[in-house]
Amino acid sequence: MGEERKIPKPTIKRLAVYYRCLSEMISEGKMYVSSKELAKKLKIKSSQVRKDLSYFGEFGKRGVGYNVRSLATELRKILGIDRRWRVVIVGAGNLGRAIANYPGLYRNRFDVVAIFDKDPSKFGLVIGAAGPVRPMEELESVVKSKKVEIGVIAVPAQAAQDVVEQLVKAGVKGIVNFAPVTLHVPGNVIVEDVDITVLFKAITFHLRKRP
Amino acid sequence: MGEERKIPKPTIKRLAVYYRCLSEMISEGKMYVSSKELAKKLKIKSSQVRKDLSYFGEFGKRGVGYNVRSLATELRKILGIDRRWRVVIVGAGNLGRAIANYPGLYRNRFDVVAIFDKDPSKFGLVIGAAGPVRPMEELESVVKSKKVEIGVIAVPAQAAQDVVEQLVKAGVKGIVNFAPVTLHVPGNVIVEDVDITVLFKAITFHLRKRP
DNA sequence: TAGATTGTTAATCGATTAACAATC
DNA sequence: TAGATTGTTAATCGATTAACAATC
Repeated sequence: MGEERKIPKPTIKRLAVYYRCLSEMISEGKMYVSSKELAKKLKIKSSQVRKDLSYFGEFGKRGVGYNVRSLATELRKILGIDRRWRVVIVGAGNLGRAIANYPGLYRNRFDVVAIFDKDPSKFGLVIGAAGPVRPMEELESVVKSKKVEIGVIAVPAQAAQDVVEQLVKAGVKGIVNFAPVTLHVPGNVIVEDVDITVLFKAITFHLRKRP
Repeated sequence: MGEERKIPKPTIKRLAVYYRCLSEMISEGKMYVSSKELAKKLKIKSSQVRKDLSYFGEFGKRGVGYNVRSLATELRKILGIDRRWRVVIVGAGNLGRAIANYPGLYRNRFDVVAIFDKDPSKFGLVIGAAGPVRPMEELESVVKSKKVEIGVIAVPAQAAQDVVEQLVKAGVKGIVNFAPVTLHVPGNVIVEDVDITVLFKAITFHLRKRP
């Protein structure tokens, strides 16, 4: 058995945030950055930055900091975005179309290669690079032929579990779920949930009962 | 000083998820639910459910479970959604418009009362109940006159900090941030961040280097 | 060299879970 | 009553932070 140090889950998302920050710095022409600087920008502790990176190797120079470009390159490898990934979106409502058109995805190496809906009145409508809205019947064949790895759920809650099963059957291994339900998937499939209304409630929890 | 038990941050989001689950059960006509049932549905431990609720009171009946409707009522109070909240959206691109039209917000007691953009070609375009896209110049007066408590940032990263400052100046106390930047706000303002590309990278982190 | 900053250890802090007496 | 399930305590587990020797 390979001894594998366990990575805290929050670390993974912070690595993605470090990467975002480094990308900015690259475009500003910055050459080196210290854990202290990075931490300040992200409102965390510098020891947190160093610890997060230490799970994966030694990337800095003592007394100097981190080379911005080479740390960005390392983070791309760690996060798996040293190559492009193919994505399909299920649900061509407002949210599905917004995600299909979100420029941040392409820039961060995610290619939305198709979008699906069950509503025939939407079929054929072209959604940016994702192409025409396709019927659900084509999901499996498109996922397989285009070697799609990631699916996005942008359908109403009651349709979500059914869609997930179709995605999993077609061979998708990662799912970004915008539907307000807890999905059931096989153990080898990774799910990230975003429930927009939950975010709002986390805010009102703190704002409630103020003057 | 009032002795106040500290609430774990993850607890707050789980409460919102319990509420979501209970809402479903209400519409299914279910009268009682146990922590075990709720836990199973959400893929967590039943002791987690009970502990989360215990921070706020005793809501169950031993041997029986929780009354679905009354627990939902309690959670509404805890989460602050025993009344409606007013929201403005800044940025009338694909994402801003999708959020303005998201039916889950209205259903969960959030009213999107206005939407803003800096692009004059969008002014006047009507976005559902949010009404016409308005110029940024109107932000402060609308927030004040409509007593808006929550702002949504749906603008590009480089514009986000500036927008935040306008929202805070106008009196907004909670912000849902979709822009890929870390915002700087006064201590009394609550921010919830969602970076969509970070979610995708959390997935590729796990999928990287598989066959 | 002197100053700065890393990588890592150990301590602390925070969150989850098991276990069980209380009680419906 | 017997069976079920709560509310809570204490133990465990996981994540963050301070501190500092190593070293650029």
